[in-house]
Amino acid sequence: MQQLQQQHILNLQRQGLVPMQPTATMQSLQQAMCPSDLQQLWKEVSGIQSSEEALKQAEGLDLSTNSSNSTSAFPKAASAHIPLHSLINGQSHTPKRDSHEEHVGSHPLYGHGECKWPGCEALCEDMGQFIKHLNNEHALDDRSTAQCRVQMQVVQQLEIQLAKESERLQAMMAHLHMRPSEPKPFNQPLNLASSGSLLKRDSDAYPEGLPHPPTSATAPITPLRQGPSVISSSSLHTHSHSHTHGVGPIRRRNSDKYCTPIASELAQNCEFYKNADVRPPFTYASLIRHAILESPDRQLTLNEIYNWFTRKFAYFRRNTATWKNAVRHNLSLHKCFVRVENVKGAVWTVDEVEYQKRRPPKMTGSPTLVKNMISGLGFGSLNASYQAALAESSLSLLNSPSMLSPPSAASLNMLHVGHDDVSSTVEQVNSNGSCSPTLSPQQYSHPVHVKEEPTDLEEDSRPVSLLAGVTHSMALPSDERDLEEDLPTEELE
DNA sequence: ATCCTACTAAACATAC
DNA sequence: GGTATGTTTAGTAGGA
Repeated sequence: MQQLQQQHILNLQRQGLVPMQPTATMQSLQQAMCPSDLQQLWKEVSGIQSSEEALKQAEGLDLSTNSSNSTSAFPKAASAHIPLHSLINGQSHTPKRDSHEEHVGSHPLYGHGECKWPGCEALCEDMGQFIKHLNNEHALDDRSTAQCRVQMQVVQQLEIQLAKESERLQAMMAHLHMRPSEPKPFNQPLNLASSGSLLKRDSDAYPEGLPHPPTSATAPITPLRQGPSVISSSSLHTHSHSHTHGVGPIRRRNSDKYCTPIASELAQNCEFYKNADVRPPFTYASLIRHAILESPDRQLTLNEIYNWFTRKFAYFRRNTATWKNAVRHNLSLHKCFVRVENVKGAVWTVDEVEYQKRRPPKMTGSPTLVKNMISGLGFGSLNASYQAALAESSLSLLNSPSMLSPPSAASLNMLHVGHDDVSSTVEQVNSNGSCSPTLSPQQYSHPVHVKEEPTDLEEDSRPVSLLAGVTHSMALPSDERDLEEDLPTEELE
């Protein structure tokens, strides 16, 4: 009996289906199951369970072999090409299709005149004989239970593998600038639906800082991001900035006004930026702000900002002199960055109001532009940045709990264009990345808690706005009324 | 053509 | 003096 089980496991291992951890596997084999467990087990193994459920289960399962890593426990190249029918128990399992067909009026464990119980292959002339065989040979006992467990593991591994292969496929498509459903021009920003982060947003089609592909201005955009790219397409448009790709200076063509929702972008692609020597498509100011807001106290020393840059972006591990100087320059230059004296030294904080103020005039007041947007999928005529902003706005609204149903929200969101800082709005909503701490809207607009009382408050409004200005519900000065007017809710209804 | 923004580079000041 | 930090200016480039 044990031999049979081991043989089965060995078969799986040979094909890379079960991690080469015989100890763990055998533990599970020897682990007895109660009959109630078996019922569930049968359901799962026999395919009654939906794929989603199986996936969920697989995700929730503590698979010791590949618990946290992003790489498969299997040899990828091999596992990707294993025919399904050969995956299960080596040779005895027929393709899923057959199983499904036979399920109707027959038995999933019976097909082609033989028992499909793993490792059995007993020939049965008809269903009656098979049932008899099933009851005799595969009754509820330790062996069957153990085999069931093994089979369950196989299924789970396959589910995991499927998810990973799907993810890989998405990444490949992203790299090749493809769209899942419809082929688009090479330059088209992609909105891939991926299994992992499906409904999170893709950031900008063309994040700031990276030159837009020639066709971007007329490229249609999906008002509602269908799904994220594993890696933002912008990062992959190397052809458009080849001379600066990854190294050297780069002129940011997109101003920060239409800035990418950096939080979501980083959340989506943090691993990418962490490892790839690709310049992040954000302005220094955006990055600095994000770094500061991401910190627990909403304040960072210069050195901590440096560390954040190097920690988050492989690109900034090089060219130290350049970007550090730029960081310092930005900190000093922009009013939105407030230096606060501390006991231990100086920390930098973000004045959200100033950050908003420095944004250029919005499109809100431009009837023509608004008209274009309303006039229907006039997205094509919009600047890509605006398109991206559009999409971001839509997404931010959709993410809002009080939002409308997607279609109406989508159409209404068209009005919400030109928010001078789409990023700020969206960032607050979408900053739920896995790599960086989640920043809720409240968190983003959370007042800065200075560790020590500032000793030298600036003469201007900075200190005041530092505390009061970071809350969106605050009373704004008259000259900032337009910011308030851009609140989605007001434009929606 | 002009203005604005972002980026880079550099000089300079200050504190440790 | 060296380094880190902070400020300011100048020049460049692209978009509006």
